[in-house]
Amino acid sequence: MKKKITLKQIARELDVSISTVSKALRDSVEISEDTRQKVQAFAKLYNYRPNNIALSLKNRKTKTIGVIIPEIVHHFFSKVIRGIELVANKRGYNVIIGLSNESFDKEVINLQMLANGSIDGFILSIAKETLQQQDYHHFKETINQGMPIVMFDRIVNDIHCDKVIIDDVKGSKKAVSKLLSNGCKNVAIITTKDYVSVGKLRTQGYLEALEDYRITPDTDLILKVDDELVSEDHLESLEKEIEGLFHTNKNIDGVFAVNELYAIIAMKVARNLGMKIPDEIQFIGFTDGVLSKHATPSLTTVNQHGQDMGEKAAGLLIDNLEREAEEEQYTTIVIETELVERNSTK
Amino acid sequence: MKKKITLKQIARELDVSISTVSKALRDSVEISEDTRQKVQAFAKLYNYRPNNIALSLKNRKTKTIGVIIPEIVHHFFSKVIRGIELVANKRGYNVIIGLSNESFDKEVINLQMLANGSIDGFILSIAKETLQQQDYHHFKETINQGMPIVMFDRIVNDIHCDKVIIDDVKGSKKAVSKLLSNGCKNVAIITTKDYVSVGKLRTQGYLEALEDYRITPDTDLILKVDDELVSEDHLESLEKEIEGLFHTNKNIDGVFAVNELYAIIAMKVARNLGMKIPDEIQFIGFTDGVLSKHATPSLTTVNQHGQDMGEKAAGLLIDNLEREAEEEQYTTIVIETELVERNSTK
DNA sequence: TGTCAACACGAAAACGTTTTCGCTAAAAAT
DNA sequence: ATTTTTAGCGAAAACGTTTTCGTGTTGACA
Repeated sequence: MKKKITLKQIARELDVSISTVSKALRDSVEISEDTRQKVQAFAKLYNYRPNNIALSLKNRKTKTIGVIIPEIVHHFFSKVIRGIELVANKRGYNVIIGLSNESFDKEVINLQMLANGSIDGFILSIAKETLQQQDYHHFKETINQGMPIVMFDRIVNDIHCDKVIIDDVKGSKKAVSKLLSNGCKNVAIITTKDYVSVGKLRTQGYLEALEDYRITPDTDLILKVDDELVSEDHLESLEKEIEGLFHTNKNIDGVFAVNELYAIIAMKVARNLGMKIPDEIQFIGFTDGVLSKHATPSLTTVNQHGQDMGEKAAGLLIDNLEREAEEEQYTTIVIETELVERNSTK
Repeated sequence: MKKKITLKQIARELDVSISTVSKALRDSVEISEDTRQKVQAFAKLYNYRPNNIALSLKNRKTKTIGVIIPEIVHHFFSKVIRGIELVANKRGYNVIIGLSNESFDKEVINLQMLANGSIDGFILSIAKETLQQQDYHHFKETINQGMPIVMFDRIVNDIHCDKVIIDDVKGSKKAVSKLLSNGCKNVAIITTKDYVSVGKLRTQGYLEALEDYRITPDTDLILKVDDELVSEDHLESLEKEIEGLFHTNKNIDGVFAVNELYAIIAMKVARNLGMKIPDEIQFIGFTDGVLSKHATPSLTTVNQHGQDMGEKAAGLLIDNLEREAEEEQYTTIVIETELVERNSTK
């Protein structure tokens, strides 16, 4: 086992100084053709590679970006990561990930662990618990220390940083309008409690679409699911809730759900109740994932372009990192959503 | 914007030496109660945190583990990552990820990028292209340089390192036996080309199960799918192939697929052909993911316990990193698979 | 008064780089 | 023959830590 070789060792071996070795390897004109070749040959032989940590320390940048997401076993988030990784690597950066597991504490810890020099900047999406507690001091502090942050998807407005979001209102409006223009008269929405920013916005889009069609919203048709229900195996209670929705509102002929899973489960409940999809009832879900594509019937969805979001976020961050001037000009990129029509709608 | 503060700055500000500050912060007995309090108060005020990079350089370890996986938008791999992240964080390590995208070159590049001091050890699953080319010199070199590697799932036997695998043969044998004991007489398998190690092993398990039941394997019932087919939207041709399988073998009453997607698609084709699941034909897929759980009918699967694999892998690696002695004793952990029975089998 | 611990602190090395500056010797210019 | 230039190389600082090894000052004790 030959340990990694260092400049010092090469220098000693070749009986020159460390500086000479360093310069020779970087093809400096200061070094004679002779020694340059000698050093380079030796370095290649021993497979020399400069130590990244030493470089990071010297240059005071790590060429690494930290990503903190609430959950990784999740189609959307893993797509975002893929996007981030893609452009990060292309531009010579590594990606280090932290999972908050939707917990405030873990988010704070992750932020602190990485902010101590390990990375050059953050890309993150806020944990639910954090959104609920509305405590954002850790983000502010991090930014204050000169560490740039790019937020995506789950953001909060009063934090000053770059952001990549989709137009949730517009996206869900598009979806609900589709249902309405397809002839649905009684469209229900399955959404989350309001503290989840995207849930709230998507509910708003639902309401706006109804307004466009001059339909008075019926609160009975708005099902706000408590998120605890979805954690692991409480899915049955979610089913029960949706069943209740269908029972008390026999006339529902369209359902818009703020995520894929809610939509799939709703479809399942409807099917079990003997409703024909899409003839008697139509479904659209937010977020396009594997489930939608391979469900039966396949689910019409609002595609968030997760990978694109990741790419854009990484682009913003790296641009910021490599910008000379210190203009504190923050951008918010809005990614267009796209309605992916499948067989759950007419 | 107050930049991160260093020991040197604290020292200058308090008019003591750097060493004093360092010791004071670490509660050294060398330092008087007075100065200790003074320094600690100042440090807290300015929110001092030791620079990780400097520590890494000094200690010659980064407390970071590198993970290289072929793909992240993938239920199994993201579960593994979650497991890795879980125990890594618990034991004070960070996780940095690289995606090979199933490409040999990207795998090599990732390995090299991270091996230069950025991390203390690797956890990885081999890219398909690498398996195909059977070129493993980059792994060997990395290990040779003293960088430990733990391989999981897609491994190769003649590399000397820790491994975490499942017993693919046993797992698929279990699945196929289930089909046979459920009364299936003609069980088909949908598998991959042989260079994918797990595909090969799962095929072997299939054959062994048949043998146990004294059934002569029928090559017509073995469909080896070329992986190119599955990349993105070539799914239709996969459907066609499966359709062909059913057409030329009208008597198929059981299907075992080496992954979730193949199984789901096969079910879809069968349903379109008017077969009743599970009455006329039963299905089992390898790898338990979201699709299986929420498909209709829900799919019986062989659960690989991805998160568990990740946890075990991280445990192995960190144990190795923190072990004093240099005993080159490599372990292979075999994770038990579990048959998750759902509605696609009787 | 002189010796010795105990106490409190600082200097410096080390981790592995890159880079600035200086130095020496030879070559060129005067 | 003397000065200037230039080529080729090395010393040292810097990045931010931790830690070992001094070193000076005190107080106690003989």
